[in-house]
Amino acid sequence: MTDTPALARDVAEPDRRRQRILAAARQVFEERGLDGASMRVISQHAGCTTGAVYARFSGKEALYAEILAGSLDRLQQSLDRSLQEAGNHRGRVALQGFFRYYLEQPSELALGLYLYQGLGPGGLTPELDQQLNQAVLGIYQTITHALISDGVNEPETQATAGVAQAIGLLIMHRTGRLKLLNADVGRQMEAYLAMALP
Amino acid sequence: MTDTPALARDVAEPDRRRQRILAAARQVFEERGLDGASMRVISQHAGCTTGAVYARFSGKEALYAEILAGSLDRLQQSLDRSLQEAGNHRGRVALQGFFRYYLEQPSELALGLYLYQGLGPGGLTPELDQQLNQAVLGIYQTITHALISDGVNEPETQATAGVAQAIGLLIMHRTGRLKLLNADVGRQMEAYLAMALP
Amino acid sequence: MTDTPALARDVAEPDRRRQRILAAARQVFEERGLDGASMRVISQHAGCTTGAVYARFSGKEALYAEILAGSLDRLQQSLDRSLQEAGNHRGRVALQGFFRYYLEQPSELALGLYLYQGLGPGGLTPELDQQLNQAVLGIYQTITHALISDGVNEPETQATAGVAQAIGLLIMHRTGRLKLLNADVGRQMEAYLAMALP
Amino acid sequence: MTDTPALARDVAEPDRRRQRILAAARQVFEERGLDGASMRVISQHAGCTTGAVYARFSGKEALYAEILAGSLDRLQQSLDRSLQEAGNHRGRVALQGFFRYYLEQPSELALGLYLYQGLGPGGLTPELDQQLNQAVLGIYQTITHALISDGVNEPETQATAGVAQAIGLLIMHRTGRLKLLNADVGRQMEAYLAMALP
DNA sequence: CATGAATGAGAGTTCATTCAT
DNA sequence: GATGAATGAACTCTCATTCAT
Repeated sequence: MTDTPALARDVAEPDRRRQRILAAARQVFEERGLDGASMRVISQHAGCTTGAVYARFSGKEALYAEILAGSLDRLQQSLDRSLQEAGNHRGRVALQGFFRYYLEQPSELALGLYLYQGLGPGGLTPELDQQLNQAVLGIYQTITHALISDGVNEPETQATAGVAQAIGLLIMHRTGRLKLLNADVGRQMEAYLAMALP
Repeated sequence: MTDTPALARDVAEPDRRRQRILAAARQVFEERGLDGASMRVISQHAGCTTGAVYARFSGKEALYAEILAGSLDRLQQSLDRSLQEAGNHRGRVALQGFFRYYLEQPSELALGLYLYQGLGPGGLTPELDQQLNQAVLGIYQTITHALISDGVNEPETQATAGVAQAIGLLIMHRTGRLKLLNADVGRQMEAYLAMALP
Repeated sequence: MTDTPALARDVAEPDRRRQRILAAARQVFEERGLDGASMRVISQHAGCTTGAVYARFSGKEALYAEILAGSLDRLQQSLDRSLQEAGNHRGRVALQGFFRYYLEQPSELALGLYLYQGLGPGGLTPELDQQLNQAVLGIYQTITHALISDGVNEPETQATAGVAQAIGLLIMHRTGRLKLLNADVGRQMEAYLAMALP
Repeated sequence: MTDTPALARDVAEPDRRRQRILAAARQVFEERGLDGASMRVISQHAGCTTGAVYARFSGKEALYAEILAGSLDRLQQSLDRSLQEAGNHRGRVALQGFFRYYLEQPSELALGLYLYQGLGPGGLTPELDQQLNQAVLGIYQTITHALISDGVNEPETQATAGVAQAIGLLIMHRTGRLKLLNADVGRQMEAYLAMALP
């Protein structure tokens, strides 16, 4: 028989519903923002009840944290992959990788920015914040190391400036500011890199 | 006639309670975020009832829009004032003005960023959005014109890049990212301006 | 005109709905117990929405505390009144007063007994507990002083024993135990007093 | 036949998991109260799933009823044992036995008191109530017979009074009332017995 | 029989908004 | 025009119970 035994199937397909809940949450977070997303709506999008969600995630915050952590993970892996293939101009490759990742996954940038509010009262659990900060730090270090191997002056300052430029441009892009100014987000980033890392 | 015309009277004696409501809303939005601010709390901070708020503003969104409009207005005036006093390096003065305004009024940057999610289906009324866009456009033009009068190459691209850098740095500052990286927000902006507008 | 002005009416009739909510809560607490009583059901019994309840009471616990405090207050006043009219045998009068009050207001004994669970985790706020303990203490002192003025030996021990007897009998009465034993709750209390305070 | 009859086997090898569930439920009821105890938590304490509990008990109420029945059974056996060893003063021995049993098993007194609210419409099944009443009746009769064999006057009244005193004191003890009054629960019971059964 | 995921109802609580006074 | 009490829907989260596997 070609049927996989139940156990093996369970191992091979670890909780599809969990994945569907995460996907639904990602979508709803993107569409409605962090506060606007309700557990009920997320559950409905996932095709289950709130109870089924709470059986897998301890609450809304845990759901958000897992999604954000996954996003940072994918970004890190994406950077690592790009740098493995890269020869020279590693700093440029890293910053382009950062920029393009969020350009192509716009909802994930929004996800990270919700932390803006989170700094105020009612933010994330300290442990989660710590864990997410670690992931963020790893990404910055990857970029900084790439700049160092290029022999760039003041690599930390350059890394911060590059990331800031990418974030600023992406936000202006997403909020329609760039369209208002007839500017192209890709060209802008290219122009920045040409100026900063000639 | 000895009577002050109606318009003049309105200008001379604008509804003081209206101003107090706006001030209260600004404070509460800053302290609790857009979703965390309740109309009741705003009313209490303003020393009046919810009814008194609804007599002047059609709802929470209208309050938000008016505050944002006022913020952009003050930013525009702040830039204009700085440029009147400035001689050379007008572009640098304009970008520094933009950066410093939001550095000193951090809640107003947050206000503007809520627009990020506002772009979605639950966003602002089209008319309000249009009006706010006009204000934003004015600010960009002010910066661009300053760069033009400096004789800078590609002034639009430079204006956009400078604004993006400022916004990116401010967000990283507010979300604690810069502290994580041991970076100073003011130094970073200085470094950017030194590089981009030498 | 015979109409009371609005202000005077407000003072004379201080929030009837508040009284109706308290009455409804008393009834529902009695019928369903502390955990079984839901704010929604209490609201419906009071003929209003939960919001109207929360406008007057900070939560379920506050509702319960106010009802219990009122009950203890009425008991204290009832004891004081009985003792003012009493000549000799003041201890007997006090204990009879305690017993009869709860015999006639059976729901209020239940109210106090919910504290049994409340001692565990999730009980009352320390401040409320403190306040209620003060009221309980006052009642015990009233009984003890009555026994002292009778010249009874070991008045504290007697007060405690008398109160314990009353509480025990009332519980057995309410839970149907006395009916099972063909015992009459009033006779039992009389017999106890005849033996303990001859 | 060499086979053990079914009944004997059942007695010899009673479903061990059933016992573990009962023990877990007892503990959880004690720690969290009747309403605070969830079937999930009980199941986890018993090291099984909720399904395994429902295979043996029709629901939460049945669990509660069986625990209460077991408690009354153990009390009865405890009284019987004490009286077998006793010579004179059998009534005092019986009442002391009743008092000490619940003093040492405080959760079981709580268990019985939940019946207070159970008297209402949401109470126990009539059959269960009947069965529990039988057990209670047996305990009272044991105490009454002990008093009769002592030659005490009005043994039924004395039995009821003694049980009421014990219950009242135990409740005041458990709710912290006795601590408030600087009274000792054991001394109080001793003082009562000295007075009532000299 | 055992499992444990799923359910659906319901818990306490908060909120933007309305409207009789 | 101001009030502030009332609304009703929405929120996050929990629970006893069921049932396909």
